[in-house]
Amino acid sequence: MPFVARPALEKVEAPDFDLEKTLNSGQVFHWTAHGPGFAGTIDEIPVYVEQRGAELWVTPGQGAQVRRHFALDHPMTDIVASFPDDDALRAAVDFGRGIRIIRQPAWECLATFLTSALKQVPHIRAVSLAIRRRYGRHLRLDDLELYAYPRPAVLAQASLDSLRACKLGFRAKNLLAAARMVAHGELDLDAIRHLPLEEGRSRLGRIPGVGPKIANCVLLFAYERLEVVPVDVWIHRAVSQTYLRDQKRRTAELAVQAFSERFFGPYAGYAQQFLFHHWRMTYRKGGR
DNA sequence: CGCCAGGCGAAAT
DNA sequence: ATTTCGCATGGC
Repeated sequence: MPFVARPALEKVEAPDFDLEKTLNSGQVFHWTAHGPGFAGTIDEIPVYVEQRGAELWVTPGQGAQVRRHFALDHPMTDIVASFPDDDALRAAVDFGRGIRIIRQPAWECLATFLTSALKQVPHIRAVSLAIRRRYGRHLRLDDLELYAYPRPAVLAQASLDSLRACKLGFRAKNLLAAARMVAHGELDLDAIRHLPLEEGRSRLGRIPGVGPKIANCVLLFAYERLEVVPVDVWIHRAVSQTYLRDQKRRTAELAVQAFSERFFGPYAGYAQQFLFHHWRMTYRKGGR
């Protein structure tokens, strides 16, 4: 068998970063393990990333993209130092050390979380990959076949039935409506980046299927509003059982959000991410 | 079989 | 102004 040389990879310094944890922390759902690394897309660029200690070795020419996408410039020491000092959060930060809140393309992030309602992470992943394969631009990277997330204009012309074939269930009509809003110029995703937080929340909330939780996911994972706390079932459990034990009744999601964004401070979104990952990995059924 | 999943929106209180 | 239910699908 002839020896086929792998193309050289480009080195990126990545101190205090953990690629595997970051990709499995419920932010992004399309990367797949490939050899010692992972293959995926950053917007419409196919990329291979492999971690060796405190370095990433990536597809040549994509070092700057990778560095930006995985937010390797986030000041993690300052972020952790800004948190309240308590056992639960310290344990979560220790458990999740190396996780970054990555900078996702806005449409891809919005569309993916639109399909996340009442689904488990592996299901979101399966749906995301099915949509990419069916509608996304085909990208080749050496021997790898990758697919970009389809642009709004493409999904806007999809039929409801073909979307449903991707196991979207009741979420299909919301994805279609959102794609049409963006494609028809009724929703300007670029404009939201520069809006005040509450205005951004309200704009996103006009999209059918986008309530407070999904709006907050998009604000945190795509618009880098690191002070925002999306409240899902795990964060609700973690925060209410850790910090709101004296409450007699179940605290409403919006109240948990308000408490968390005040209590955890300017990087509350990061605190949320550490708690989410720790609780999900610790308490999920059959958890590793 | 029953229960739950990185929720939302309409209906009922 | 809040609480309760239905919604598709799949894994345990």
